[in-house]
Amino acid sequence: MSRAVLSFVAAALLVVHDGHVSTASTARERARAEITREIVEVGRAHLAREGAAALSLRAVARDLGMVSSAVYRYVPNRDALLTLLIIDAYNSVGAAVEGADAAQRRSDLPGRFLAIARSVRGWAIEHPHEYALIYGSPVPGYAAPEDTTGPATRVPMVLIGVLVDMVADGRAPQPRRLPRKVRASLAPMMQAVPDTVSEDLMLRGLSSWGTLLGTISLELFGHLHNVVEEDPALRAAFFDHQMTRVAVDLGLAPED
Amino acid sequence: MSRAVLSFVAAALLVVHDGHVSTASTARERARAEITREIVEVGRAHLAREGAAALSLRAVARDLGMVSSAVYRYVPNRDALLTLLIIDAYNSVGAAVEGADAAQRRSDLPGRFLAIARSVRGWAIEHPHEYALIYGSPVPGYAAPEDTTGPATRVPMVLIGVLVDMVADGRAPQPRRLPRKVRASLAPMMQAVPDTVSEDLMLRGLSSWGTLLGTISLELFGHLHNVVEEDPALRAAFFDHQMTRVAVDLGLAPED
DNA sequence: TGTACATCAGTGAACGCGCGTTCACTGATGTAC
DNA sequence: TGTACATCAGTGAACGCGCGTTCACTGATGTAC
Repeated sequence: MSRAVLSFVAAALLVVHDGHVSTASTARERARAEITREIVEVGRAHLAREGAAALSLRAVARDLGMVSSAVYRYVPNRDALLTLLIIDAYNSVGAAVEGADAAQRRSDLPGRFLAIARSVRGWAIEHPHEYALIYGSPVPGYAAPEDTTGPATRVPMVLIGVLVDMVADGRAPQPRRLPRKVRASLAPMMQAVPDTVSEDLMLRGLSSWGTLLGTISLELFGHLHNVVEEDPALRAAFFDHQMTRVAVDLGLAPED
Repeated sequence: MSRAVLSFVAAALLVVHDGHVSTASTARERARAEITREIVEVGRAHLAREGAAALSLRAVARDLGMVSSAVYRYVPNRDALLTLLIIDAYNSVGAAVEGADAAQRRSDLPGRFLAIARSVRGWAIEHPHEYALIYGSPVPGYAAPEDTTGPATRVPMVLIGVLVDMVADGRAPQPRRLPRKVRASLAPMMQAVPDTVSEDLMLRGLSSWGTLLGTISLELFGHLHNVVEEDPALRAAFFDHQMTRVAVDLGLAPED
């Protein structure tokens, strides 16, 4: 992706997130911000209805009553819009998860983990195409720019917060000895994490993250068909049970 | 999908799997079978190179030196070709996993689990688009017909085989008591499984299946970027370690 | 406050692309007698 | 073994579609003096 496009994304983010630009703005600038926001919103609706593959600038323009070339005043090309929507999706699930975690008592570690897991699943069920966009197959021919990495880490950061608090409370399990290569493999992650968190605990955390996404993906992508009853209440019971087990395996809750 | 298309799929499967039709065949029938197989092969190559979204009957026809309308003599439409390729992918990973499992000593349960896990991951890395096709986001506007369910169960069946042998060897963990709703949710699965396997063990198995696919998806879909070192040997060490832990949690191997 | 110029949003036409699918056809292969 | 007819594979043209992107343009909004 070109530098021009990247700097567009950076600028557009201000608009999309804050809903307004901070500097005193002329009528023209306010109109521009407003329409940029409308484009992202219509794009999100299309994404939600038909998935990323069907997203087209022409269709977005039609919905806004503009001629197709007019959107190019706001968005340099299709990929840039996709980038905005990816960031938007990460922020959407990130905000949901942060909220769910914050609503729990800080010391209730298994409760926090379960709330986080449920909130990822709930968001995924409500926004299946957005879930697929960020946690499913990559869109072919599209390479996510670095702008997406910040928002992408919001959910994992909440999970790491639980691990950090577990250590702080002295409730972390005794770290296991690890093979040299395994330790080496974690180098990038360990840089981004408080060093109270051990490599072993990080591995456990990554495993639970994988189980969380794997279980949701199995459900959303149809692999629980003929496996787990379709009834929503039973699906929820199944998921809760699995995640409760994960919390136990993580050491957040005692074996019952 | 119409009945005509479904019966086509059933017929084509004979051709694709066996490489020949069993009944004595005329030259014309042999030519037909041969070209059908070529179409699937070219389709697979396109899928491997550019993913499902880019798969087009016209491009396949071009590669075979045919005019685009000619492929309609062999394949009723694009979705039918996609169905064949999905079945093909399930059979490909299924065969790989069955082979990996069969190469282990029957009684080495953790060794078998690790071999299975590695073989899914190895296949996924070799065939990323095919992995995405079957375990990633569903193709929008495409509904998998029932023909795919048989091949889709090959890998899970191998995993279940390990659980069955664990029970037969008397090495299964004491089943936990489960909430009524959780037990009810498993009804479809329990019908398809020998009743020596308890519901609790089934839940553990599903969890490890989720962790396996989740961990592979995290890696393949780019979510280990800046988390786990990119070096293939380190990635492999990371994966092996995580799967070894899963085997322990499953009760296949003693806590070390 | 008024004028002259610069900036920008939005228009409409166009380019070039590739797709799925249909259809009337030609010519080769297979079958029945 | 030979002929008459039926079946089928493959052709080539066409329909209708939607897409991303560019470009010269008009007219409205903003700015400098």
